[in-house]
Amino acid sequence: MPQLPKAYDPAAVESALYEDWRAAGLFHAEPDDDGEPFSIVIPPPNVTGSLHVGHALDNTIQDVIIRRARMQGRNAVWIPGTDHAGIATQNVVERQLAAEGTDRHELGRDAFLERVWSWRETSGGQILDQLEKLGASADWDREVFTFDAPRSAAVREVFVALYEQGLIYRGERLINWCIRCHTALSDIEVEHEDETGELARFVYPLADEAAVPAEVLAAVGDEDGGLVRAPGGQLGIEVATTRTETMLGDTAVAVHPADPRYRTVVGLEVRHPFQDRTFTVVADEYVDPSFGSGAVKITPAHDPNDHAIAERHALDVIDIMDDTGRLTEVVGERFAGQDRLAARGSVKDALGEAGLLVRVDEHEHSVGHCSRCGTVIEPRLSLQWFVAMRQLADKAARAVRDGRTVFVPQSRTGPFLEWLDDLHDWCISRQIWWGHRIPAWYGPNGQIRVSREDIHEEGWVQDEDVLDTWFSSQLWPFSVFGWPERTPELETWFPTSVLVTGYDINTFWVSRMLMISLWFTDQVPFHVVHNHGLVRDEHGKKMSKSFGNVIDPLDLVDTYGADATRFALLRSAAPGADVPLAEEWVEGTKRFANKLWNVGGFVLSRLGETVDGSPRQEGLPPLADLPLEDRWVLSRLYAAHIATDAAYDAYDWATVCRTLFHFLWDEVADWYVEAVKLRIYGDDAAAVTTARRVGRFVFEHVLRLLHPVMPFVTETLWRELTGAAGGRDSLMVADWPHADDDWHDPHAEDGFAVLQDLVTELNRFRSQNGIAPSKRFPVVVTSEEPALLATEGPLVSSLAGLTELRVVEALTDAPGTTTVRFGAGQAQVSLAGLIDVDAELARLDRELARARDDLARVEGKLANDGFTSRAPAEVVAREREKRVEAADAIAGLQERIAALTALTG
RNA sequence: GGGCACGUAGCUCAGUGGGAGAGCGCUGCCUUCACACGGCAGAGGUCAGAGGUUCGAUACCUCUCGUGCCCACCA
Repeated sequence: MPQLPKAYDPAAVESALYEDWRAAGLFHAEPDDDGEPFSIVIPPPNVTGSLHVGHALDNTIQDVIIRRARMQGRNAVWIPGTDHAGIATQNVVERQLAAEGTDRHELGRDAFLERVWSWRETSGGQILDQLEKLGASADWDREVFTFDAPRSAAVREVFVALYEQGLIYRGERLINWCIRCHTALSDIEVEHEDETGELARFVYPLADEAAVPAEVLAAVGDEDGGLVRAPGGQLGIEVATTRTETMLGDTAVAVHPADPRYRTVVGLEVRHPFQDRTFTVVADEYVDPSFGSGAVKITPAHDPNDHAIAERHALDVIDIMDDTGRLTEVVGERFAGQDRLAARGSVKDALGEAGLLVRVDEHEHSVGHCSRCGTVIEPRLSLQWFVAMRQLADKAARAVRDGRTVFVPQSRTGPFLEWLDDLHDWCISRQIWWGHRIPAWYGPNGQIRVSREDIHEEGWVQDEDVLDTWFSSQLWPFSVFGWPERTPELETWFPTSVLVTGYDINTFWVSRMLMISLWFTDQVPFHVVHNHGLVRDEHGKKMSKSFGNVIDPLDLVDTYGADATRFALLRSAAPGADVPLAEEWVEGTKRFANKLWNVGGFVLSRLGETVDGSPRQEGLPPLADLPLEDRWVLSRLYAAHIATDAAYDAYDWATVCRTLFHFLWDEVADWYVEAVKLRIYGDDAAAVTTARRVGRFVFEHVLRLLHPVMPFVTETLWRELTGAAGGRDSLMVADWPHADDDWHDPHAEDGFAVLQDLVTELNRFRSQNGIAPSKRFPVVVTSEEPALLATEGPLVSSLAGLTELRVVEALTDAPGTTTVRFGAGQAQVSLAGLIDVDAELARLDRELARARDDLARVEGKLANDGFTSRAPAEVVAREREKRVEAADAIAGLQERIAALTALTG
């Protein structure tokens, strides 16, 4: 008799199976393979990355989808690859250089890039190896990189084409500057956080107090007066700021034109306290008169709003800091050279000394941080390259509104469209070295040429900057297939079928892929965007190193196996929700793998064809010939199949897992396996054969349905059961199963439910009376289903551990017996030597109380005229039935209590 | 400031206009011939709170409270 080890040991099978699949070429697809094309491109992980649970979830989902598509006979390909991740990667290598006591400038650009490439060769991309441990069935022969030659060619083409179309331009604008990364950032690379800071209120003194009209002077100090006296006595206008140091670059104070307090002040000159200059009070609609003093200091070089005001009023623009965030000499000797955050304090102190500081308040405001390094971002005026987004965004929005690309869950659509609607131009130039160099050359006389070919002419130099890393990522869905070449891969697999990603990069990446793909190919890049949730800890908290709640998926794979890890992630991945995960939950799913393993062990040893050497028979015997439990399990399989298939189609992984878990454990293992033992251990050869065929069939069907989620354990069992050697006979490429409508059999389900109910009630009776499971006893029943119970008596006896189940028309009121009620009747048990009567009496009392509650509830309902007259007839009828049942139950219980009481005397 | 989710058993979550569910945890019994990574039973919830619609609300509507997230150039 074939035997499996008692416990499933993932480590013993996973890597060998994976290598077997790979060696057989099962991960690889060609454009001219059979089947309808189906494609997924991986969201390319950064080469700096190592696998975290978010990747594990994202790639497990992709693997599930691609494995099922493959089984469904599609020409399915999953393209793997990595992202060069400009700033992130440069930072990693710069840190190494710093540890070596050098930096990139000392090394020089070419040597630095060489260094990054060599780092990438050796330790970049380990994340893809880690994906293999999870079972990822990506087509490794097709691995691509955002910075390899074909992808770089695509980048060059897109940049030049957009420039020629006037959608890429160079201009001086306010951008986000990271003083640590020394580069410009796009708006979405800035993360805003609410922080409590100091709001300093201070006074700009009037340059010429004599120029102030008398009535204004008279109002000073009044609540409605515009001008104030500073603590030091100077007359001036009060302003407020959280970035006090920016006052060193102020070139105006603005008030609202309709603000009566300042009507006469507009046009007056104020004096800069620390610099030898004055500037004007201007009127601008932007100012909110109800906020603070109603006057705003204007720093055109370091605030977007201020910059806009400056343009309207032709104000001077003074850039006060250098690339590293230190104040330059333009601010004056006193503050030059200070870091901008240090200057914040020293400027405040200086204002106090000058008697101009009115007061300092605590103030909640939001501060932008670099998404790469966390440094506080400084808005700066800077000459950069931009993409004009409006036309691209409109085209993308139209595609989404038309449903050419749909979001799953659908609730992500709204926020996405809103975001597209107010999109600003995209700053794409970065002042770093690692990335696609901007294909612009500057001539000796200031000319600019943007070119598909490098320019080597005398006097022409290429722009030093590189492109935002997302500029190349946005091309991914078509660049991976070789665009702009019209390759067979591109023709076959583009647009891709589905993009799987967390919703957190919808703006960074998904939006840009949609826009650029539609612009250049006139096609959406993917038909579906499946947004899964973000993996969090078991209390829904973000995983982070500082909380110490990070789970390493590779540890999980080592400890519990890839299947358990995958299942644990997926079972929590309900549509639209974040994904909580705790290590002990993975232990739970390992138990499920083990359960599956042991059911497999049973099927193999008791139901396998090799048990008696008879030839394997495919398919099922005629349904009409099958006993009740077989028809029941097939009907349940049908339901499980329909629910599972629908959930797969809906990207509802939690439901896929829940359905299969429940069917396999609660129905197949707990009931069907137990039920089938009656035949297996009996001596009816024909019944044994039938049981084997049906049992195997059902189990193999489950293996197929479960394979995309738990590829390793299902494949291992499949090979054991079918004798398949692997390769092309693998479960991985077996047909996706089909559920036959004929299996659906409500009659069998109802019938088996009667048996389940009776068995459960007898078990409860047993448990509550402390009757050992090994103790067998006879039972007499009366039931609405006498024929069913007569036929299935042996099955019930087998399941409930009875010596005999005898069906009678009516129970005789025999002394020394008790009655166990079940849904379809009553079972009578002789008590002699079986139970503790007092315990049974106590149990009956509890049951009686419950039955009385039931009756009261139903009667209350039926006493309600509204209910009886307005509720649907069948609902009322059901309640009437319940009333009868409850009354019967009470009567029955009372009789039994009386009988037992009489017995004890 | 705007928007969107969510609040069901100790924990994490399903669910439905008419009898409160699962997994884990907890309690009792059981080493029964697939499985102790197991089996059989059990305890535990005024389905956040208040109002409304309805014959009937955990479910639909409104509000309140709480939690989470996204967006936002609020000096």
